[in-house]
Amino acid sequence: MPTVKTAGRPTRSRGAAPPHRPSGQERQAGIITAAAALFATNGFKGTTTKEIAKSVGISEALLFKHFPTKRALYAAILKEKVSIPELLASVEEAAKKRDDRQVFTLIASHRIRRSADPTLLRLLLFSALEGHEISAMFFRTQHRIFYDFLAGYITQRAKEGAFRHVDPMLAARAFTGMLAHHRLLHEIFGVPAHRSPEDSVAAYVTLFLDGLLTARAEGPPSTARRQS
Amino acid sequence: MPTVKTAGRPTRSRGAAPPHRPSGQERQAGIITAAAALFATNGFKGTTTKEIAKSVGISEALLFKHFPTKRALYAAILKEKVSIPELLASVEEAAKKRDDRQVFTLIASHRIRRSADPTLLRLLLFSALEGHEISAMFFRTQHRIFYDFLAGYITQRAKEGAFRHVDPMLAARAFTGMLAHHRLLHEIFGVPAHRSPEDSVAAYVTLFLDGLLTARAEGPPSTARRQS
DNA sequence: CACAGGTAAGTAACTACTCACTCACTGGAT
DNA sequence: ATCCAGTGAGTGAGTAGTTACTTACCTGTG
Repeated sequence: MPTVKTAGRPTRSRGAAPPHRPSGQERQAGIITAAAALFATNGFKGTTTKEIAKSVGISEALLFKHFPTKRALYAAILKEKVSIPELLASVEEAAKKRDDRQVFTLIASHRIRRSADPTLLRLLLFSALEGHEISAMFFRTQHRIFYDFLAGYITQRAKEGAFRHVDPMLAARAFTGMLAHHRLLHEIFGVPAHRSPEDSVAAYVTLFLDGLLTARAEGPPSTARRQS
Repeated sequence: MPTVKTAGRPTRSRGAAPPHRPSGQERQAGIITAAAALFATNGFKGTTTKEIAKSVGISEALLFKHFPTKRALYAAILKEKVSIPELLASVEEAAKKRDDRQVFTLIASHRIRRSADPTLLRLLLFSALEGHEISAMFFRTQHRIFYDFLAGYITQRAKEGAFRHVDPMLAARAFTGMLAHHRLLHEIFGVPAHRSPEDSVAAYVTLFLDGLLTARAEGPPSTARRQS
């Protein structure tokens, strides 16, 4: 019953530049990039495969040649995005030197500024809210390392008498909580920043660290920026 | 062309208890309650009007008699849920007495324990992520009052010499940030709590307040619980 | 020619929302 | 007491559009 179909790409008009047909891997990377942006702004259910295909500049059919389902694509994105970065190495170095300010500054700086990819937070929140298993796993494994390290450091420094005694895990979460809330306010709720990221980092570190130190340096009183 | 339709409620069999047909207002309240729970767990796009109707126990048609669109229902929910409670009054009383610990404890307690409705956080996050105007407005108006009050108090106490000098707005956000993060971890990411809510409140208050006080009470060193 | 890369045109299921209709109950006029 | 128009609460059966995913096909290049 169906009449003759004329599908496939249209015959390219002569003289046009060769369009560099990308390899499968390049395509996949392109799809992931484009899809991540869409998922981050609209969520999983709020993003259609049609939109993704259009945003990449391909047909939906090709999309499904690369990823068997929409969910598989989503999982691939989360897997790629989620990685505890080179942060821990440099922090551990500062920790060995007992450079408290540096330890906290590195962490704060990483959380506030370097979180390079602004879509990650949204992506993560969406996936957590929408109940994808991956995000829970992410928080339990990847993030736990982070908290545990900080909690361990605080415990150690308290033993050494440099920090006063507090619940270390709670303090670790409190510190990262401050920073997470900072990003949440700005990136999700659109509250305007009233100071530069560097200033914010320094202020958070001073606020928290000076509250923790037993011997408190009564330096310049107001808004803090000891050294860069 | 359509044949005879037999619609309407089925004739009740004799002897059954009178089913108390609710008034319009009661119905609306029922719809809002049921829909709020669904929106909170699945998000706006993840919730269908069919589900809502089924959950209330009515037909979709009746749903649309009460709320012209799905979005209107959602807006009604947010409008109803969002209200800055009696918190500020009691906090202001404590503030007048300069009872620092009480001020921070009231706030922390409200944020961690009393946030009565566990769906509100999810609802709010969803609406923020999905970009509904209401949530941005909520944070800019309702929450601003909150931050401003706390920032004002910190400023005042710093002037009086009781608190050390910090950026007050940043400190206010840092404190609420710790608490927000706490709820986020438990309610959204499912991280298990390692102490009771009361203990958490006391610990957060001690952690933060003792970091802020100029004259620091070197009381019992470890996990804090000064008084109930 | 083989084949990876690509597509137009489906399809079945679902979505928000509508339509045309039926009840059960009210408060007079008879 | 009984009729009866009016009304608010309620519904089954749509509809037009969208969604994730499939099928059957095409084509330039090593």
